[in-house]
Amino acid sequence: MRINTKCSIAIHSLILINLCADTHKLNSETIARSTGCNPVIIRNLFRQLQDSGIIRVTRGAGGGACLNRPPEEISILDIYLAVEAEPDNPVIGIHLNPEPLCPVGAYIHEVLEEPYRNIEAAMQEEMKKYSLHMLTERIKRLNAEISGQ
Amino acid sequence: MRINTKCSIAIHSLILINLCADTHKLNSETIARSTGCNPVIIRNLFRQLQDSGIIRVTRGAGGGACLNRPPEEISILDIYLAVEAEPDNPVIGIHLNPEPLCPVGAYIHEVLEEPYRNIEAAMQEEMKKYSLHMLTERIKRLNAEISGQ
DNA sequence: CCAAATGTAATTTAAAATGTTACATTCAGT
DNA sequence: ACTGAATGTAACATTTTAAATTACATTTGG
Repeated sequence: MRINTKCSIAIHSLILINLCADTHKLNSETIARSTGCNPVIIRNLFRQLQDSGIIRVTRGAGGGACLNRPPEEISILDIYLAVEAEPDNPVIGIHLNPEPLCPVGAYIHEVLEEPYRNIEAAMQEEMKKYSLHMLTERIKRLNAEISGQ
Repeated sequence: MRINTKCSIAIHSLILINLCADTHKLNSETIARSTGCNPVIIRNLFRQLQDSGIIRVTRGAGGGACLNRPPEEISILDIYLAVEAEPDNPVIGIHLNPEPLCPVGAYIHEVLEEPYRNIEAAMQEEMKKYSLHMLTERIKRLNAEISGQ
């Protein structure tokens, strides 16, 4: 596994928040139970998602998270960038200590820079195609199928 | 960092092997020095690259690795698959223990499966575009520029 | 004021990547 | 056949990263 599970946990959380958008806010405790991870992890996600303008979080009694813009305008890429992006955190790692006196070692970083950048860009381009709205609708449909039988 | 450095180390090794293709084989000791990592790591890479038909490795005195097919026919994708591919090792991880009684938790894996597959495919499609030949030529050019001045 | 919630620092735990050691095996050259 | 140079690989150690946990300060609705 290469990209850690934070992105998937964030998507899961946002679908939950979106499903409950009309009725109530969701707190970190509830989301932690549904995702199977720790409330503190969720609260850290909250902060990152809020910093990126995806959700609004309110503290205190009755507080929690709700969407800050329409689910049609939140893509997997938005979520990925909110949650994974530290400045310059490439998908493919490069070994740190190549021998600078070797003709390959001296330039390997420079040579890999462009291909790796394009590979990452291709991935991100595909991530744009999926919105929170689409994912939420699929969840609704799957649940309807089961209960309809 | 998400995809570990093995892929970059493998590319580095293969450029070295390609540069020396006419004169001699390269052993794990030499490559380890150039890449700045351990000979055992390189020998494990050798095995994976050999299993994928990218190199041939010979044991014993004077042994080492050489290319098994033309560098034009070895892409970053070939190298990536040789080195990273364990059966079903997706780029993006999914959290393991969502609550199965929750309408989202029950279907989150199913819903993410297609987007994640397509994201991975987009990445691999881009990886196909870069051959070992191209990368080696770039290394040669960068070295020529410096010594030409 | 109280209870319920987030914010966040500090620590611990667990998992994964990487490095190291050791030794068996292979093979070219003599 | 012997020797030395190389890979193959298992076992273990170390380092790094992710994730969970604990603790407590802060905020806020009622």
